[in-house]
Amino acid sequence: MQAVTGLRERKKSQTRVVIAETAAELFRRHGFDAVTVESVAQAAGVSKKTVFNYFPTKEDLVFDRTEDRLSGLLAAVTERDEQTTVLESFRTLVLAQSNQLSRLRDEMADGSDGFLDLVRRNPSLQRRIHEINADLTRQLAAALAAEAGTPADDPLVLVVAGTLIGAQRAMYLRLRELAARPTSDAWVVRQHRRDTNRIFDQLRDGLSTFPS
Amino acid sequence: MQAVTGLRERKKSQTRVVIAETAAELFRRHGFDAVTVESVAQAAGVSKKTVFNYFPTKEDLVFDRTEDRLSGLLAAVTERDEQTTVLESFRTLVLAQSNQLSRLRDEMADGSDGFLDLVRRNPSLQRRIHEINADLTRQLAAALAAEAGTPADDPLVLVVAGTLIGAQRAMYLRLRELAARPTSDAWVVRQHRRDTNRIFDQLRDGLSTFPS
DNA sequence: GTTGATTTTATACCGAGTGTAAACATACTC
DNA sequence: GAGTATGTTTACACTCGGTATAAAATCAAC
Repeated sequence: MQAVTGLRERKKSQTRVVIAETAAELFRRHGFDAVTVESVAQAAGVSKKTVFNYFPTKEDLVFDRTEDRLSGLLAAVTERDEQTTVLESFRTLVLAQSNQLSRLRDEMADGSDGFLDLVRRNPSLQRRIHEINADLTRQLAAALAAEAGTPADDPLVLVVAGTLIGAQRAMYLRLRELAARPTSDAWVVRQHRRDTNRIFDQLRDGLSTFPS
Repeated sequence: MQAVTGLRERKKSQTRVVIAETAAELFRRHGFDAVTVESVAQAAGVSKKTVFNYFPTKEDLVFDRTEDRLSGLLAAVTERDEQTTVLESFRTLVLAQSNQLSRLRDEMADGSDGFLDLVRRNPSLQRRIHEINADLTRQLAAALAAEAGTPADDPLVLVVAGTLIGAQRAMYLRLRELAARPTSDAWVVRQHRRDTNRIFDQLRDGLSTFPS
């Protein structure tokens, strides 16, 4: 993502947006499987090949805006202050998920269940999610390894990275589930905080007390 | 998997084996992508439809004998004795991976790198691996939840299950990597044990000392 | 053997994704 | 501003994974 200068660049990013939004709309209305790439192309006024030019697979049409997670993740490792451990930095990051609650509830308001419930029903999208998580894990592991001064393929670092990503993902899904319940925002936030702290306390104190 | 009684059943399991072995041989010789399902069918003397009858996807042709992992996994939770924690039970399980060393080195002896290096190069097989791991995680989480007396979707249990599976996988890949080095078996086993214990000690003592 | 249930096959089909070469649009040069 | 180089889109044909369907082959049972 660099500065969009010339006309050519402008048109390109514009085309990309048009395709992504057209696809999102069609998926939302008819479901992922019922929409062919060909139909997305037609609706976007573009050829099928062009769609695949911008999005290497059909699944990538869905996960267009997902890179944001990475920056926050890496920041939690690199931009924390001296006496904060990586674990506690992640606790803070995960706790902050509840800021998204109102957005989540808005998305779910129109019955379309917004996003993930469409994903959850689809095997290939599920696979893509796992792939993305694996990617994030690798990148986090690289950052952790740099931090710890260990080689990038140190198994310990990989496990820790996987655990942190896993915690983040688990609590995000949890938040979505809580958000779907007919309860007050305050209750959801409280419950989310409680679960998050349970997890991070357990990880802090070690797994020899599991199950407690 | 039930008792093979009549002629019909016998032929069925026989056909399945023929297909799986034919596919394995072709994949080993030409790579996963270069072999079409059609060609597997022809080489096995069967129609394409029949292949898909036994194996729902092409990837499943590769991961035919992978269910064994689950039983060991669940046994580590349910069949441990009183004073052994789940964590230590898993440590034992992972340490036992090194028993497979000679088999791994045999597989790698003929330059074909046996199995996983074929998998590692292929995105769709990678995805399938992640899917299988996610499945195992879910099932382990269910067992852990029963153990801990918590609901099956307890985020803490999910995170712990993910961590344990992650540790197992990381150390398995590590063992494969170590096995590929031109060093003595004893050294590989020692290194594998060292890394395993580093991970499980860290998980036992908690992540607040990470990076140490 | 005849009947009935399974399994396999041939065949036709759909949709994702790729290769290629031509048409088109933008950028650059004089 | 015409002409050329460069990048992008398009049409088209193709491969391959996977499904649907109905007929043919195989096995079980009487």
